[in-house]
Amino acid sequence: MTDDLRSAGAPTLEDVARAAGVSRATVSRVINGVRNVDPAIQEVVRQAVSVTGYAPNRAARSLVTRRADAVALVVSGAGVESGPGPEGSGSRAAGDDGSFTAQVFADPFFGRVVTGVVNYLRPRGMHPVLMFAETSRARDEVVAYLRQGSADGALIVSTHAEDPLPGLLAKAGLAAVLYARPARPVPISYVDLAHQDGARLAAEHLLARDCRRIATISGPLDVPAGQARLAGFRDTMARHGHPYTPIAEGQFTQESGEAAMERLLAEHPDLDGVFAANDLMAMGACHVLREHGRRVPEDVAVVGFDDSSAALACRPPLTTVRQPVEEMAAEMTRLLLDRMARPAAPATSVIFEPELVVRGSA
Amino acid sequence: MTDDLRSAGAPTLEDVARAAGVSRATVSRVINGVRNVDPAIQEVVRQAVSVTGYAPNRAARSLVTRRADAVALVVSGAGVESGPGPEGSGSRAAGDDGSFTAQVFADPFFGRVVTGVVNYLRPRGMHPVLMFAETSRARDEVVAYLRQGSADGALIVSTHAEDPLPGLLAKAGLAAVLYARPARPVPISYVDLAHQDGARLAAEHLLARDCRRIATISGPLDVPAGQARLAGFRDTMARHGHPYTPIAEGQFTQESGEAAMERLLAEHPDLDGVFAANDLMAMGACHVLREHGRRVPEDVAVVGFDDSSAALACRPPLTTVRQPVEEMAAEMTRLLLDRMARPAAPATSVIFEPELVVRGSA
DNA sequence: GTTGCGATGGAGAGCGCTCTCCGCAGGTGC
DNA sequence: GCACCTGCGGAGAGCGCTCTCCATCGCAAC
Repeated sequence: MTDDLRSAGAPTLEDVARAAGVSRATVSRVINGVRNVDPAIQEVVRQAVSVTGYAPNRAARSLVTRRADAVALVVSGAGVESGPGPEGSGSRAAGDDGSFTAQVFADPFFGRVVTGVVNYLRPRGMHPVLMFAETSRARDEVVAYLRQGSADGALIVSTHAEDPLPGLLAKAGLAAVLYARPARPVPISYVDLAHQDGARLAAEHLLARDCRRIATISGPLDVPAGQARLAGFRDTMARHGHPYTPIAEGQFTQESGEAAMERLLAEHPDLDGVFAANDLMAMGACHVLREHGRRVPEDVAVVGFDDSSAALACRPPLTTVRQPVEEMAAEMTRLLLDRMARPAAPATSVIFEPELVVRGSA
Repeated sequence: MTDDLRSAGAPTLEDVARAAGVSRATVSRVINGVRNVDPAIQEVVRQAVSVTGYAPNRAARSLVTRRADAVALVVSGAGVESGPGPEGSGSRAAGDDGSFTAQVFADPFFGRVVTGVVNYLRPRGMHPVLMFAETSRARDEVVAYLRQGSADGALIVSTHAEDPLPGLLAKAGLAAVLYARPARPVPISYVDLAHQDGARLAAEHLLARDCRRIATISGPLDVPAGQARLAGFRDTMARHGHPYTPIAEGQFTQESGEAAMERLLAEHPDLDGVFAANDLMAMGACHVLREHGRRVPEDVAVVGFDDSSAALACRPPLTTVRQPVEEMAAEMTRLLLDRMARPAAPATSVIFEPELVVRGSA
């Protein structure tokens, strides 16, 4: 059995075939489990594989199958090619100082996306390639990466509206799926949350607690999620006889939530309920409220959004609207693999329903 | 110029060569910038590239260059092949429920590692492939992935001591670099922090504030970082005439920090200073202290470790010992690329010095 | 005028794999 | 008993690229 294994480099199919006394094709068939191969020969081949310590060369396989068996997970940032015009071609000069990536990962949201993606991919023997696309050049790199065949498709998580990347991908005919509906319609599948319903749950909960002077800290209003959460909140309030509710715009960061809470408190010192469009801002709001001598939830009830790790880290733990990020990310991945299998299929969308999670803050 | 571009599929070198009226080899030379090619011809080739929209096929290139131009970023988990014996071969049956990945990303630490890695890799046209290795099978997959040539090397971040992955990698002769010194010596380069020095800074700061009854919430004591931070703290306290300091062991999570603080407070209600071995636990400690009517820092001063995002999210913001995770991750990546370039070079280690960051909590 | 040499472009051999053909058995139908 | 299928293994043609040769050319040196 101790045959003449090729001394140099890793063993190839050829080496295994020689060791097993069969042809390359047969070894390949056994490894890929295609067609019927005599069980006895299968066993011999498997022996030879383990004796030689064979590992199939991925590049060679990719070359002929034309699949990389990899997907890109792209965190896509600001698309501010400012100014009007259908297709601003000016490339923003952005520093390579990593401030974008640093900011991005401070948000527990992305960790959850990664978790969902990885959990779906792993059982299928695939792994995500992490990429960032916050500049025009970086976007081109993502497109090039896919066109080179380094990955078979892309999962896009945009941090800003008007992100040009989905459009670029669609135009290039590359497989992609988005997390969250794009600001402008693009023929690409996406998953999203029923943000309005979530905001409704939050508003109804505060009203049910007999809060009467309710304000909201919205997300950035140029982002669909920010808009929808605000709209859902306002509609519900209006439907319950509160046509006017104070609003302070935040940026989905704890800091912006603190600032927004300060503003609200200055103008409406008597408020007794706050809906923050995400947990980070809700946490900031709690801090500010406490600093101003307000007890949460006794004096002011606070509801967040997302049910991120921040909700549990906060004291009191946040009552919040759960966004099932992990499941959504997994579904997004499923949609992508689907599309890779049938490139001609039309784009679809899957909308998830949020749930209210009641904890200490409201 | 509008030549007969191949209709089917992506353009190949051949197509570009035909469009430019030169040979494949020349196009390849222009693209890879090797040897002298007449500037005029270079220009013609470049034109042809952009006309045809050519993107070099990565698999084909990898096949001949024998490089993937990719690295794996592996989050490696528990290696509890329990029981004695030099090489436990029993594979843990672990659920594929994603609880590991979910847990991992709850810690802001990993986001910072990713940031550092990506920032180093990006300017070099590379991207990390995210992998998890918390089970025996998953570890084998990582090894297989590298042996297949899907990635040229691995960056390993272990969450537990006694992680078998570094050993496996070393045995297979694969390029790898670790974040943090392994529990057992392994011939692999790593970056690490001078944990003892960091703990010393924390202790000295508390002592300088005239804290007299100082306790510590340690990290898990089976992890080198947990041990070293505790040792550094104790040594410093002893050197300043405090041979005995109360200790409660935590697990680097906020929850464990809360529990540890409860225990300390029950046994030592009069303590006036706490050193927690990371920020998450320090944050938990702050919560518990406040719930017990202690003001931070007036009644009890709290010092954390890491200077993670939790330090700023906390109220008051945490005085902490800064671990430059992003720089360390970047350095780890640099070491890996180094090693990939010169596989025969001996393993090295780079130790970073921590810094005290004074904020509100102490 | 011949030789030598550096500079430059082309030809062609693979890299390791998959997959379509084909051939050769051995069984089946009439 | 002959044609016919079916099952199974082998041969060999690439996939698209890089890179080592080799051919060619211009020019300086003898």
